[in-house]
Amino acid sequence: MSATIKDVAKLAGVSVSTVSLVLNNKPRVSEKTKRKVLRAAEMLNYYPNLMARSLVKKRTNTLGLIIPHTANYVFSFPYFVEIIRGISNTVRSFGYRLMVSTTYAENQKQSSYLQIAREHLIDGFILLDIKLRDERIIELKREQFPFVLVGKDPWAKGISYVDPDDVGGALRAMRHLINLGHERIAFLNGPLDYMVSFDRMKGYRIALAEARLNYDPQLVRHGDFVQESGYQKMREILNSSVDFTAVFAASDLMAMGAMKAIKEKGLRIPEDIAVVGFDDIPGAAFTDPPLTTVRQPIYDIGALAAKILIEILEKKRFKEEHIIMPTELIIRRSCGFKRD
Amino acid sequence: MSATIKDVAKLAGVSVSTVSLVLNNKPRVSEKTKRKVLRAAEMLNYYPNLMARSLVKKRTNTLGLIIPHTANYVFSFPYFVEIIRGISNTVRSFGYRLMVSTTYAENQKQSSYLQIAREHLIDGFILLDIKLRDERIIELKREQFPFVLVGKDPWAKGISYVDPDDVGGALRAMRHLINLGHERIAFLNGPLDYMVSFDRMKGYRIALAEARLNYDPQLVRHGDFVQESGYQKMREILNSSVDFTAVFAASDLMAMGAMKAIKEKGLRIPEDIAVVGFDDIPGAAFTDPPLTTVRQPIYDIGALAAKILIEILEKKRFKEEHIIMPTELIIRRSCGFKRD
DNA sequence: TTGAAAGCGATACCAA
DNA sequence: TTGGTATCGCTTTCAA
Repeated sequence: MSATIKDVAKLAGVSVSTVSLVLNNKPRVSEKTKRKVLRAAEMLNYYPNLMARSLVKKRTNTLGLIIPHTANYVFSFPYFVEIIRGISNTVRSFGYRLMVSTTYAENQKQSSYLQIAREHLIDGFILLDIKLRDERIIELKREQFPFVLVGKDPWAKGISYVDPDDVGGALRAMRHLINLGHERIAFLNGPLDYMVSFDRMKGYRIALAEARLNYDPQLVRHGDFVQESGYQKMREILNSSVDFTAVFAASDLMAMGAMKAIKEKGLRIPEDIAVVGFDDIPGAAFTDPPLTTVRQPIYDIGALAAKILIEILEKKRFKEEHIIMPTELIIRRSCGFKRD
Repeated sequence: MSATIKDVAKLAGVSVSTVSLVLNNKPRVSEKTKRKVLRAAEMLNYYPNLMARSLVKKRTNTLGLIIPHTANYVFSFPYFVEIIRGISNTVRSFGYRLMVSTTYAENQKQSSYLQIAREHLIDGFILLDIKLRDERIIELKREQFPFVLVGKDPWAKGISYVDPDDVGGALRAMRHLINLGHERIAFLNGPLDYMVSFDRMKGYRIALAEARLNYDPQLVRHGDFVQESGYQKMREILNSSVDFTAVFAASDLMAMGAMKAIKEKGLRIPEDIAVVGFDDIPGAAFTDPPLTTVRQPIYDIGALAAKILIEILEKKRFKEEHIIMPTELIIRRSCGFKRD
């Protein structure tokens, strides 16, 4: 078995308390004994048992990431992986660890994430894929367990979150289309129970209003962010008699689905229909034609969320933080040039 | 603070040992005291502190997932998410938890995954994205820390792994192309330091041999699995003077990149060049034309790897297990029909 | 500056 | 069938 603090103490010829002091970089230890201890630890290949440490400290230095496995769209999101990367790198750079957990526990009465919290395995949660009146937010608040959101909840006071500028992103995409001369722009939005969808709708409508264009409900549909729904909803619009010359999709994946439907109708992109997406996932540059889209700083969003949570846990931050990260329009070829 | 086992004991009017017996479903406890204890636990909203439990049990019931953040391709892989899903669902159904960890620790001397192992935070590892002579395998073996691979390592004896049938998958893809009448088939393979690449190459060559076709090194290139490399390598072949009528890409993402390059040359898919991919990621059905590809049971691979590791840890399994999961050819439209 | 001892919250052995 | 107690490996007073 691996060495314990006692072994180190014995080898160094000091007490365990001293070893603990040294290993935790506390002051008031003489240079000489410090060296002795360090050398002993080194020789024995000693690593503290974090279970034992957490038991007394009542903190595990571990964050939990809750991924809702119901929302299968999250898992199709290439950007989900990018967020994990941002989170996990940050977490580690602060000396923390990351535990992932899904919302449901099949064959178990308890939601597994709550279980993990109650069993003292983690210090705080990062929530992804936030819905309107998200049950996780309600439950964690009730249990008074610390957490931050990637995504926003307008009703949640006292809760910190990091989110892309959805309104601004949608606005930018729409202005681009409008500047290109489009006046009838279909909108493939996300599900109605996501705040994201409201924000992107807001951007859509502001842009229309700015340009004194009418809002036509026949032009908007709600999908679930993945290709298939983009495809279906686009077909619906295509098969109805409404006319339009452009589509704004609330995700790149839906934009891809829409492109497929458009092509199947024998229409050309961008000549007949222009398309804009949202996210700028890696595949966006490889659609045919390459997709013009709104880029969100996904990695940074994850990283920042993790940082904020850690600062809250370490009591370096007391007020809630609501951070809106900037988005950027990436112009490729799916919108073409100005219409006459 | 939350209730401890002592609180429960006090409220139920029994000893802590009895509470422990009840809560762990040990026999030899009278129904009556069992009920008392359960009710007390319920009332106090008691959940055992897993830190304390792990300390005495010397097991954490937590598995670690090592994701190499150097290999940025992993993160672009939509399938990576699917694997996590398989792993995390399985892990939970066995009452385990999942901790994710990356290979490198910037600003830290230690690889963070080793750190986690040494600090007794997890019981075993699942490794993804296995390279030839993968350093993680070497290190974990040296530390005698339990782990399983998603992917194979031909030299690693005593190590269990789960992997798709790469040889067979490649073979199936190639036979399809050959049956369609193709004789000059380009191969966009993965990096040379991956066993996967060797296996897919093996499938490629077996298929050629079967059909008595020549192996032409000018037709093969090694990319890194993501779109950009498929695009670049396809261009290289296109710009060289070699002729070919089909491409087999070792990943769907590379196939997408290749399609872009082919279209840019003004060639049609599948009329001029047929394309087959590997993976069957969600986006494969939405390329233009929809991609014919080899499907791997990604979710199941993750699930099985987790299950095997848990069985090893629980000493229900002693021999190493080498499982090759079947692949399946999904025919869409990127290969067209038989050539004359 | 160092050491002894209590305690974190559980399990498990041994008695009763 | 139940209870007392040592123990897991560490941190943290408190004394020396």
